[in-house]
Amino acid sequence: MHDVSRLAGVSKMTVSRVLADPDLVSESTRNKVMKAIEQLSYVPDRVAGSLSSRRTNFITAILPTLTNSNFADTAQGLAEAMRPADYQLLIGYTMYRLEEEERIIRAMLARRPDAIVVAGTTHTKAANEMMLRAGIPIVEIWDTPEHPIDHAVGFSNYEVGRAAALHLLGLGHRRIGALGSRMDSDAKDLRGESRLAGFTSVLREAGLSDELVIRAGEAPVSYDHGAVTLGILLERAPDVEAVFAVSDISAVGALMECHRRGIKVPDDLSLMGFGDFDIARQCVPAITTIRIDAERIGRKTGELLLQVLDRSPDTEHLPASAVNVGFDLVIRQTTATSKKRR
Amino acid sequence: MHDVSRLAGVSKMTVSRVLADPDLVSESTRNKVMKAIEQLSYVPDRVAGSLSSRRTNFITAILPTLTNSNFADTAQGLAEAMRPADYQLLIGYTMYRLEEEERIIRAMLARRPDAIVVAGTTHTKAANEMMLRAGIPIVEIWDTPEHPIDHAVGFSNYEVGRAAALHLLGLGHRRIGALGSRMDSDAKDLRGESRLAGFTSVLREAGLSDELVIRAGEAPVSYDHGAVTLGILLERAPDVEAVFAVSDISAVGALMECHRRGIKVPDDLSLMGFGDFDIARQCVPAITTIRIDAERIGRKTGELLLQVLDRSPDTEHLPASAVNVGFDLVIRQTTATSKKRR
DNA sequence: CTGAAAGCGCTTACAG
DNA sequence: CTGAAAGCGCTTACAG
Repeated sequence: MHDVSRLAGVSKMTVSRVLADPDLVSESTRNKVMKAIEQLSYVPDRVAGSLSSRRTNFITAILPTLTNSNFADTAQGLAEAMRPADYQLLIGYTMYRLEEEERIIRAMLARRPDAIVVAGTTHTKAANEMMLRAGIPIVEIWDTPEHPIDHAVGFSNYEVGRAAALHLLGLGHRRIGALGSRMDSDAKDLRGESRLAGFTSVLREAGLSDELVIRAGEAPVSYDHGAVTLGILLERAPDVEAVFAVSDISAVGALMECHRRGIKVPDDLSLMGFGDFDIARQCVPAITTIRIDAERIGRKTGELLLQVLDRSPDTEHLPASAVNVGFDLVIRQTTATSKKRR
Repeated sequence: MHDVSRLAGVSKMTVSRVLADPDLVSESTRNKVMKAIEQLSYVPDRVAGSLSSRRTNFITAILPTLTNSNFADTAQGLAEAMRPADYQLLIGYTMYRLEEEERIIRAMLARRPDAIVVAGTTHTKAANEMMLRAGIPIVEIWDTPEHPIDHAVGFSNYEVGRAAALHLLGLGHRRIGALGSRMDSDAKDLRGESRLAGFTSVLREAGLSDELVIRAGEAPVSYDHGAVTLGILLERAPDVEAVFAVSDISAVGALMECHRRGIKVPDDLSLMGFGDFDIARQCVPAITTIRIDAERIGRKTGELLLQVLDRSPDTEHLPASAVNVGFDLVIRQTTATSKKRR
């Protein structure tokens, strides 16, 4: 910048202004400065800029994993929404571990992000305190927190589980199971567990047992998880009529296992998932699922942050908001009234 | 930090040392400082640290999209490898557009990353120059560059295409097609195109025409892309015997389309993909593919950078290196000698 | 419309 | 083992 100002014959302040707010500078000086910038192929140092302006234009996004297209969609939506305002995402992966989330939050705070976006509503005590004290906007996404730290953008995983159970119940099924992951491991899919909890609550209300709700395998779930847990379920209850998998990924794995075992879906077994992944729609038969718009969660979060972080003079401080983006039941070809009861 | 040093009764320099290199400080002062840090829940400001040390510990990773589990795996592998050394990834998505790549590089350079990792070996002229001049290690990944900017970690997409064609040819097929994406759009899958080029070269060498090599639909490919392009291919050549899709995602989509049309795979049609995505293995029938270890590309890149960026005194400057991680043909259930020639 | 001064919170490079 | 000084490259807040 020093070189640029010398070459253009102006002060460093003027160079800074040309970069930050060109209209404040007269056209002739602006041109001189721009030419010098071009000539030296000068790239301003935002590390220095961040330090002196106390604004990094970094947004920390903490997600369980990026190897899940739903979370990748959310990240992409968030990045897309924030890009026009020149924000850069700082992405961290927790691998579904709360201690890892805490570690990431601590490390990220040292980078002085302007806001933190975190998937989930359950955090360690220390993580909660750090976020509370950080003095920056916090957005919890992908669920509806009972006690939000600050803002929230998501949907109720519990209600998703209830909707799934009500759908299967409405088809007349009584022997109903579910496929989720272990909760006695360090890696926990807490939102998947909420869906199972909602699912189970409906079973109980209908006077059914929850003994066919399987929790096995470590988070994150996989195609293989669906295949294996379906096997466990079938061993426990060969007469099972309908199954809800906490993720479409598991549902697809379970469907492929049905193909391999010669189980006809939906004639012998109704099967549904969650997430509306591309593969669920393309599968043969296409999988009944609960759609959530993961990319929209990211975009909504971005739009919210753009408002909250706007520091134009006429903006008043915005109160913490909670956005519920909802979900939809998408009935396709893998759920039907069971043969047995037709 | 000022507060910490006052509370501990030492200079700021000592606080800095406790954080950076605790062994340089006597145990008693170290304890005093640590207690003060704890008490004030002080989090060091790495923005300031980066400015004064001229090292950000940021690594820029530029990928086509994260909504592709292969690239997500690479990102995760890279993040994993760099984490122990406390590096943070700055991820950018090009959406398969070179102009967007250029824009991202320019924006990222202002963040003063310690290195740049970029998928692909083709860049705009300006992007090339910026990377050349940046004065930091550059790693081009996911292909084998003819004229590398600096380091490279990848495999030959051209050879992948050749291996695919040789496999199908070896099964006795003569009417052979391929499914790729358009090259007349802003979004181009250049590595997919290299695979098609290698594939085509083998067809020509075998005296076969390349008229069944379909390029349709915008990058990135999708399940739907596979279904649609297979439809185009079948219209053009109902007697096609074998098909290579540039991605398993397309291959799965094509397989599902075969299911819908009652085309038996591999009896009526041999089908293979690329990438060894989970879904290719879990599909029924399981899809023949070419495996690349995407996560390993990330990890190898991380390990390379750790060496290159090591600034311990006894380390000499490392020359630019090119790592070829190779690939494997994985023969599963979707390729066989065609019925017609049995 | 332009500029001189101070300072953001650290680390580097020295000195003792 | 510890500290005082200078400086990293910008922006803020002022003055003219």
